[in-house]
Parts: sequence; C-alpha cells; structure tokens
Amino acid sequence: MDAADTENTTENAADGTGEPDDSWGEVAPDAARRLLLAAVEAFAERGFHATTTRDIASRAGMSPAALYIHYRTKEELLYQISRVGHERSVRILTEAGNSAVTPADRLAAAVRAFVRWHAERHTTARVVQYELNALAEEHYAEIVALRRRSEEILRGILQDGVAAGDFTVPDVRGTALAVLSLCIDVARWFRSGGTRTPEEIGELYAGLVLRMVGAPAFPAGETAGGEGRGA
Amino acid sequence: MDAADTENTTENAADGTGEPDDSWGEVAPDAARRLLLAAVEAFAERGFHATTTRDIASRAGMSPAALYIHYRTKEELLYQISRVGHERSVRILTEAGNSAVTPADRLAAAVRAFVRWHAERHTTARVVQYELNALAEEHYAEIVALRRRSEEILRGILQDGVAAGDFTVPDVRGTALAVLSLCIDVARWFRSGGTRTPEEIGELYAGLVLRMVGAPAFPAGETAGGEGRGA
DNA sequence: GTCTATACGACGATAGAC
DNA sequence: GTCTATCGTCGTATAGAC
Repeated sequence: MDAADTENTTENAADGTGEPDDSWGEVAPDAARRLLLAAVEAFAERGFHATTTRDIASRAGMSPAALYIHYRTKEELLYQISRVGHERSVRILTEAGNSAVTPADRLAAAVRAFVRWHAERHTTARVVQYELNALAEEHYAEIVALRRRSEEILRGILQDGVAAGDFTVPDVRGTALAVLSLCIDVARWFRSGGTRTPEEIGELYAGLVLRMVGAPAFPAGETAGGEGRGA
Repeated sequence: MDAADTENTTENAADGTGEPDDSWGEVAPDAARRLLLAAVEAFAERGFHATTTRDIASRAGMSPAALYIHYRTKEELLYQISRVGHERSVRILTEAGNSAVTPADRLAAAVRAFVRWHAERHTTARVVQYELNALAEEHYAEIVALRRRSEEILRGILQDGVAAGDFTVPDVRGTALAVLSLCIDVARWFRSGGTRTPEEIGELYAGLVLRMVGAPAFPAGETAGGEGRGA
C-alpha cells in the first residue's frame, strides 16, 4: 500500500524512448517494482483473471506471500498499472498536442506519439487498455475520468482544425473516438518480432489519420521522416 | 458435444439485420441454445475467466450440472461462439466485398457491413474479438486461420484499388490491418444506449476509410445514405 | 435430460516463525 | 521483509437418483 503509491510519473518525462519496459523505473522498494513488472507481464499474457498471485510472485522470484507485503490485493496491482498507464497516456497526448501550431501538425504529433507508445510498450498498454473491467468499482470510475480527458484532448484538436478550415469532418465526436480507437487497438495486434517498428507504425498512422480528417496536402504520406509536415 | 456442432451457419445468410441477438437461432436442442446465449452474455460482461459455469447455467435457468450435458467444458462454449462468429465475419467481408464493381464501392460496402455487425452484435463480437487467447491451443490455431482469411479479403480489395489507380496507399498490408483494427475495435466501445445507430457508425467509418486510402471524390462523406457512391 | 450432492484441486489471502 | 504452512472458499467437472 505504501510502496505502491508511485508519484514518480513526473520524472522521465521524455516519453517512451528506448528501454525494454520501465515506465516503472522508480517504484518504491525494489521488490515492489519487480512485482509490478511481473504483474504487467502476466496480465498481458493471460489476462487479469487467469493470472494467479502465485504466478506473479514466482515471476518476481518470491514466495506467494511476499506479494501481500507490498500490495493489499491482486486488484491493487492492476489499479497501479492502470493508473500510471492512463496518466502517461494523457500526458503523451497533451504534450504532443501542444508541440506544434497548426491543427494538422498537432494531430499528427499526437497520433504519432500515442501509437508509438502503444507499440513500444505494448505489454503495458495491453493491460492498461484491455483489463479495465477487472478493476474495482471506485478505481474503475477514476480511470474512466482519465480516459475522458484523453478523448477531450483529441476532440479539441479536431475542433480547432475544423474551425480553422483545415479539416473536413462531418462528425467530430465520432471521428475523435475512431482515431483514439485506431491508436489503442495497436496494443492488441502489435508483436515485437514484426516487420514494422513502432516509429514506422506511428508515421503510417499519422498519415492515415490526417487523410481521414481531410487535411490538405496529404494525398499519400511518405513512409518515414517528415517531422510535422502536413498543412 | 452433439448439440454443440452447429452447422446452421449457412442459413439466415441475409447477414445481421434486425433481431436482438440470435446468430444462434438454430442451435440444436433448445437448452443448448439457451446456454450458448447465456455464455455469450456472461463472457462479454465479465470475460471468459471471470465467468463461472454456475453463472452460465443459472442465466440459462438450469442447474450447474446441466451445462455438461450439452458441452464438455467451459472452453468448448467459447470455441463454438468464436468459430461461428469468425465464420460470419469472413462471410460478411466476402459478400460485401463482392457486392460491387469498383474497389471504392467494394471497400465501402465491406467496412459498412463489418462495422455494422460489430455494433449491432457487439455482445457477441466482444467475445469473438477479445477472448481469443482463452481458447485451447488447437482451437486457437483454427480461429487464427479464419482471421487470416479476413485479412486477405481486405488486403485484396486494397490491392485492386491500388492496381486500378483508385487508391493511393503507401503500405497495403499495414493499411489493411489498420482498417480491420478500426472496425473490430467498435465492439469494444459501442454501447446500445448511445447517440449513434450501428448504421450511422458504419456509414461514418466507410467514409473515413475511403479517405484513408485516398479514394477520390471523398473529401467529406455525407452522414447517411449514399449507398455505394465513391469512385 | 435434468436434478442434488459432492469430489478434488486451486485460488486469494493470512498467521506466525525467522 | 521474506519465508513456510495453512485456512476458507469457490471453481470445474462428475456420480448417481429421478
């Protein structure tokens, strides 16, 4: 309970770049961090309900009882993973959405970064995005609020683009949902051994989305590069 | 085991239109059908592993033991749901993909029908698309083959469009995956009480996808109607 | 074909020694 | 803070009467 309260989300703000998978780099005692990492792997592989606390503990090289020194329940592990993951999602979208001036550049940056995170950290992202309904009622409500913020950020960019006459979108709310949905689903199908790198998928998707919203000067996106060209 | 072998997938080929949710209309004895329906609901609500056989049986108005008269294991229920659902997916894509001449019309029809099914039958679709990895090894392999066929159908349409000069797609394989992914994810977020009908979402998505692939004469799709206008 | 009763294992979580 | 041992519960699946 004590150790689980990870306030480290402000550090390492350089976004997902490089390392295997430590968005958890600074979780309180080392044992708590190892348990969290083990839980992420197990939940991603088998799902929350199919994962046993014995499995998590043994992956972390500990006895079944050791888990309960650092976390009150199995669900609390999921909650920590989910909370930190969603906070990171919101931050990625916020920062990318503010990193440029024109709506097209902002949208491209947001999609690029969001997709990249879902591919690069697909193990974490899978748990964050697809194990939501295993959360306790109160925790679920908290997470849903974070998800609504992500939705609003994206909708804001689309609205700005429409207002500026840069995008042509008949249904802003529905399109924002579709874009988010497209990005999130990357976590479901992405595999590490595949032919495309997270960067390539981010670039491909940024192009697809810009065309979806009718951004001009985007008849067929280049396969890589072109940092923020679009409007 | 006997009753579970539903060969009725050839009937009712008019695709998902109307009724609450009986893609299962003709499963052998009535009790087996009720159990299947109960399993779909329970799996969609809580997930496969969180659902107990007691829960399924009681939803069907039966004792816990009754389930095993009609199905050997809980996993066999999931397998039947998954198999029938994936067969239907392939058929929807095949028929819609053959229902028109130009690649743009074919793509629009495929997306429209596929999305509509995922929204209309979102309970079934949720199980079909998101409980895959709870399947036994052999069943999983069979289902993956069906999924590959869906992928190939969509990729075929995109290739035809590129060959005909109607689409501009830098990465056909990646884009086919993205389109499929976009449609599938509808099952995750769709709720029955929402503001949009399955038809409206299908229409919206068909427009978004046509723009994604650079189909000409699609600067901003109309919100509804326009059966197969696009190229 | 459906029931009641139950075998048997595994799971989440705790107790208490070290 | 970590261990071994264990409690109580509930899960899937079966046995046998009706």
